[in-house]
Amino acid sequence: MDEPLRDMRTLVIQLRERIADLIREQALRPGDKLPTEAQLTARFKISRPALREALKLLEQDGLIYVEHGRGRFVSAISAIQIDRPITVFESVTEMTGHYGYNTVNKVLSISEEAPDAALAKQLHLDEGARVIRLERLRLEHDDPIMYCVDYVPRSIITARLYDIDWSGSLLALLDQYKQRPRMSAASVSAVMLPQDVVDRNDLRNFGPALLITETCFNAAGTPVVYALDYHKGSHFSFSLARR
Amino acid sequence: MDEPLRDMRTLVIQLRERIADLIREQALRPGDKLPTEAQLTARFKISRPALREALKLLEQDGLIYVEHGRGRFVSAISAIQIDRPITVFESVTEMTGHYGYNTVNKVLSISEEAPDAALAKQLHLDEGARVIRLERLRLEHDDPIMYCVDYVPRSIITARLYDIDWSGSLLALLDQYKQRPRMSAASVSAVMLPQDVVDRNDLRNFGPALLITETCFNAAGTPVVYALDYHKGSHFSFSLARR
DNA sequence: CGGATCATATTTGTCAGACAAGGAGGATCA
DNA sequence: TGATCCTCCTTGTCTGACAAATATGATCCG
Repeated sequence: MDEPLRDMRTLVIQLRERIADLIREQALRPGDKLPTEAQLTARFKISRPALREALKLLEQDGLIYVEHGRGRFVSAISAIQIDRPITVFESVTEMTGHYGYNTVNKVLSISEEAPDAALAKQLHLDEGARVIRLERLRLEHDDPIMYCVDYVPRSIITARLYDIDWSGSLLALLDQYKQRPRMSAASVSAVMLPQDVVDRNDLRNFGPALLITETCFNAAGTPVVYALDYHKGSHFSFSLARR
Repeated sequence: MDEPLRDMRTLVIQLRERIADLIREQALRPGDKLPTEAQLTARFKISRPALREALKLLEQDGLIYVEHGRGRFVSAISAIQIDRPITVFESVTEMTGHYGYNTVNKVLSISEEAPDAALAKQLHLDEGARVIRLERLRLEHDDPIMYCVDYVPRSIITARLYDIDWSGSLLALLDQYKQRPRMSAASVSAVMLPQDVVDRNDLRNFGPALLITETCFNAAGTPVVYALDYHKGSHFSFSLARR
């Protein structure tokens, strides 16, 4: 029924995909039993070790679970697919766009300064290194829905500060310098906006904010941005799967 | 140097942990080479298939990557390992304990009621099904740091409401009925406590709250709890990796 | 006939050994 | 000196086997 699979990716990766497809196609529901290892090896014409590696991956994904001596079963998480979880790294611009917002960036301030100790540690900066501090407001129909502060090591940006349009995507800018962030370590909390920010920008009605503090890393694992993003509580909620 | 590993969990799961430990202990940095499969099988006294399954898991985690013919290497993400990410499902009791809090539960109300349409949908309830509504406050040294509302399908709990000590762990209770939650679909936002809750419980100084709304599922994929957890903003912040 | 017990089959967990395929580095040869 | 080839190392895949947990049905006994 199914031809054996052969292309350039490793067998195991192909297998994982094929088995996930199988679950979808056959509309297997949580609790349903998967074919046994023997049946799957016969079906895909592959060896048991390769199959087991693929199944382990699906198990780690939470798509299936296993009971020794009984078999493998479709697990619950297959039913709770989150459309755009917060755990997927994306730029703020992409994120707001996904929420249906079409925001305009307003640069509040741009400056070069010496990092404090905590920041220098986050960005792995040497003694005497400097950072660019970018403070922005994101407006939806002139209504502020995000307040953002970004810190970028000065050494990354070779251009002069005032030759750059800072109202665009920071990710796109870093991409030009081959420093596109790929992943981040983030922490989430609920706060009120700092009082001075409220005063300076007339944000008395901003209300509670979801603060995401994250250190972003490029593909090589070097930190390239430290960001504080205050999301207006009434406008944002992030989804994720826990298991 | 290392004794072989034996306990009740499957070998592969133990192995994954041991190898992750190895990376930490030896302070391997992104790009560093891992021991070869041959060295690891010798070290841990396990077979190659078992080892490979474990390595595949770490690869999927993004902790390591592999190059055919060259070896396995530590990847960038290993640098941003989050100790206890929010994406790991655990009970509120476990979570607060991890934060160093030793909270006392105070039951505000317990009742049986008819779910509204949204709730019935979240819990996959049939027409006419009823739910238990549990409203609690978590106190740290008499200071409220969480306000929680849980909804559980009435059909799960066979005992009479007032025969149960609701101040304990809800997870432990559900476990007794073989309905232990294993995973959840959650959403995170920043809010103020509802006004009536503030008034009734004297919570004027609670400040902004991190609200986690989640539907919890048992191993079979059936929803068993719908929970609203308001975390006092000044006391909680959750970490996660994004990639 | 009913229920408990036991033997057997099924299914996953683990192991051993082998060969294929890709990559790296040194030896060889022009 | 430089290019080529060979060999070794490492990961990818396969085969076959046995152990351990579970399910099933037969058997035995009251």
